[in-house]
Amino acid sequence: MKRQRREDRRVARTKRQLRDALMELILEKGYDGVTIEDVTERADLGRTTFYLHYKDKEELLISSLEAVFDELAAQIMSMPQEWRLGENDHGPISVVFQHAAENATLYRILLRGQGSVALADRVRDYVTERAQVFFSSLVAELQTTPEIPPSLAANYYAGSLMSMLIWWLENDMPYPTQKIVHHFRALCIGGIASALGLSAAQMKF
Amino acid sequence: MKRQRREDRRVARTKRQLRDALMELILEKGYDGVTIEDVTERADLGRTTFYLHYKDKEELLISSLEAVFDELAAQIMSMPQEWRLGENDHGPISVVFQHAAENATLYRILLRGQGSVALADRVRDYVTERAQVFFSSLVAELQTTPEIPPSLAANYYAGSLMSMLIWWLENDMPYPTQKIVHHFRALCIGGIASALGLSAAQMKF
Amino acid sequence: MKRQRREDRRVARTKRQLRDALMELILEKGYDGVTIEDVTERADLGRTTFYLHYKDKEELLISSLEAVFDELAAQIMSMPQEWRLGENDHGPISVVFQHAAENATLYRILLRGQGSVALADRVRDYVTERAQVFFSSLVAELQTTPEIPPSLAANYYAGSLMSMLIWWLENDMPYPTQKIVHHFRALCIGGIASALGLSAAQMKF
Amino acid sequence: MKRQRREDRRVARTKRQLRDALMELILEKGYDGVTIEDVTERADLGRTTFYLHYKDKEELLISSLEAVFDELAAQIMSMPQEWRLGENDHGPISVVFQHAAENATLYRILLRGQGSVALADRVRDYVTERAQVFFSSLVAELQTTPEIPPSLAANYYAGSLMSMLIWWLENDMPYPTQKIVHHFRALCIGGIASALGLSAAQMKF
DNA sequence: TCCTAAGCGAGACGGTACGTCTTGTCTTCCA
DNA sequence: TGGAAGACAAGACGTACCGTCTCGCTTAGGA
Repeated sequence: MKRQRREDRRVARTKRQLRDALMELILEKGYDGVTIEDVTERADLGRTTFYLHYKDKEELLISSLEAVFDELAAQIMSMPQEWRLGENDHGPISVVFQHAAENATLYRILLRGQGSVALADRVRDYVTERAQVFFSSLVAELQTTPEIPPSLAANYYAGSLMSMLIWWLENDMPYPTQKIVHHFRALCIGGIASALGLSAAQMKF
Repeated sequence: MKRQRREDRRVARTKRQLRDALMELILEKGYDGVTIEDVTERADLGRTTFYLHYKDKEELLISSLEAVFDELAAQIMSMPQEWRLGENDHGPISVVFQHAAENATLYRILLRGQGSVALADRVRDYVTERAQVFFSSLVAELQTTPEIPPSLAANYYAGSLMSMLIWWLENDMPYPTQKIVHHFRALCIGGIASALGLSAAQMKF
Repeated sequence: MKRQRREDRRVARTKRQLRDALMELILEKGYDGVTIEDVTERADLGRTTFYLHYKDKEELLISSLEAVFDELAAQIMSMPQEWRLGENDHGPISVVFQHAAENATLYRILLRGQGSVALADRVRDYVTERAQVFFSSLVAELQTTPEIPPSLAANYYAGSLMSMLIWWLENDMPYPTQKIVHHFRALCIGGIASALGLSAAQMKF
Repeated sequence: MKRQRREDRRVARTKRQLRDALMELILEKGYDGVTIEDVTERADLGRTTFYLHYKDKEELLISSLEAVFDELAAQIMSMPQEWRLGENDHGPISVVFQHAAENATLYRILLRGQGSVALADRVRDYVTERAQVFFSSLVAELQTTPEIPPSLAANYYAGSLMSMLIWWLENDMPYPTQKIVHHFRALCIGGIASALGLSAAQMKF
């Protein structure tokens, strides 16, 4: 049993090496330019070993990103409830922009198509889904009559957020986090709120 | 000179065959799954001939898309000036959604990452640029004091437009063109106008 | 180490398959007409595998011939010292003609230019070198004063031997081995011996 | 008719350009390394033009060599009858060695396999044939009883001559023409004469 | 002087082989 | 059992020649 645990630890180490190598290499030459052999070589592992743990370069990428974003998700999940609504310096959006600023190169690659065939899409879908849950519950709770389905609003929201991030990162973050978050909210929240049938006072997000 | 023309025609025909074949095949198996040999075989040409005209699959793709979008650009360019401002059934945005509806499968591929490494980005950049020119001239003409640079507004606009298109197409166009255009404007125009310092009456776009 | 041995065996088998396939195919369509894919297909191997072991068709050819001629060299090397001098039924020349008769088709290809760019030359050079060593030691041992350098005599000897072989093979071996060897010696040995300054009694080769 | 002649002249000029270009290029990179496009480019002609006159690189080569060797043949044919027998400074063999010395680079390529697949063989066959006619007539005239067929003697003679030429050229002609011719005769004539049943006094060749 | 046929250039095209690269599978061994 | 090493098949890639073809220009002769 102990041995089992040791082996697990060893496997975990190998996987981490692979993930780290992939990340480094993506930053250096873009996802498509990275070869599986590149990865294993950088990770000081045999090429066969890769196939022992992952089916694809894609699969490794997913698993690698989960590692990065689990951190972000944990931050957001663990913050006090009252920070999560309205505009403030600790809200989820601020955290996201902050996280993006800290991992600028990675985000630049992910949000542009460089990541992988459908990586940016995957991120978009994830954000959309979270926003949709939020919007739906908001509508349900306040019993408004939205002009557009929450799924559309959520999709719009996700698209807006991502273009904003792209612009900010590709122009080398010309505003501080708080400022760009403020602009983002100014640009999209009014439209979304009124489309969802919310009054000005109810735009608490 | 005559000969030049004949050769041109022959080459043009060959290129068209290649472009058509590529498009068909992308729709069938997605860009990455298409082989150069697939293309030439479908086009009834020798594989070598491909390299006579294009360096890459990428290069052929670009050239193919130019053909498709030249048509769209021509439509927009040739429409009466008064249609280009304000909300109406013939405005540029309507034309774009209309064009997307007519080429739904193609757009789905382009806007998602399926197209190619950075194809959606290319489209985004183009739309952004056009919007930026428009916003800049608007600001200059009306002498407003925008809170955000036109480049940011343009980027936001392009991102919004594209997410809207994606949602519409991926949900099988649940609204008629006019309706979705109306929603799009409702969602984003207010925010952009106020960020650019325009009054409600000046939101003629 | 054991593993080394096993892998070696596998590789050796693959190489042998390739060599055999090449030989068969050369006999069928001549060296230049044989494609690498022909070889690998005949050998039931993937084309890539070829390049794992050989750089060229040329390189495979060389390696193949070494296999064939190592056998011949072994025969000559292992024969009793007294057979190696003078005219007799077991001498080196007899062995060579015998070997040629047994591998007639192969020799026909090698000695004519069909083999490869400079294959016959390679054989010639080898024979020349061996002869030169022999002639030089003969001259040194007997302290004769040759009229021509041993290198010339050796070259002449090699050329004579090879034309004799060609004639014999291309005329479908009209004489038995002993007879043609006798003729060969009759034609060239007198001239060489006197050119090297040897007396009739010293012509022991 | 006159026109015919002019066109012929033009064609002849084109052919000569092609032949010259081929020769130059063979000397530079060896026959196999020369491309048809190389030839036509060097000759300042279009690639198509090549195929107007020759089927192959091979065909052009043959035609080119005929041009070179026609000169040699003419020299030998036009010399006085008495020079053609016995050892003297003007005999056919001397002329051959002389010609080889004057075209050393070319000969080196031809005699080694560099020329083309079977070029050296072609030369050998030609020499063999000439020698065989000569030997046969000698035997008939003198009514000797040869131990070996004239065809074998001729083959042997041709092979000897060619190896001698190769050695001489590849060692940068260490002897003057007369000397090497003398050595050549010393090496092979005795053997041949006795094999053909000629007495010492009859060895007039 | 025109005109006309041949020589020729340009270059598109199909086809075949090449050598390289990457992927994924498999087998054998070692720690 | 995890991992290293590496042979192998499969298949796409981009390149290099080849030989064929079509088209149009040029030019020198004969009308």
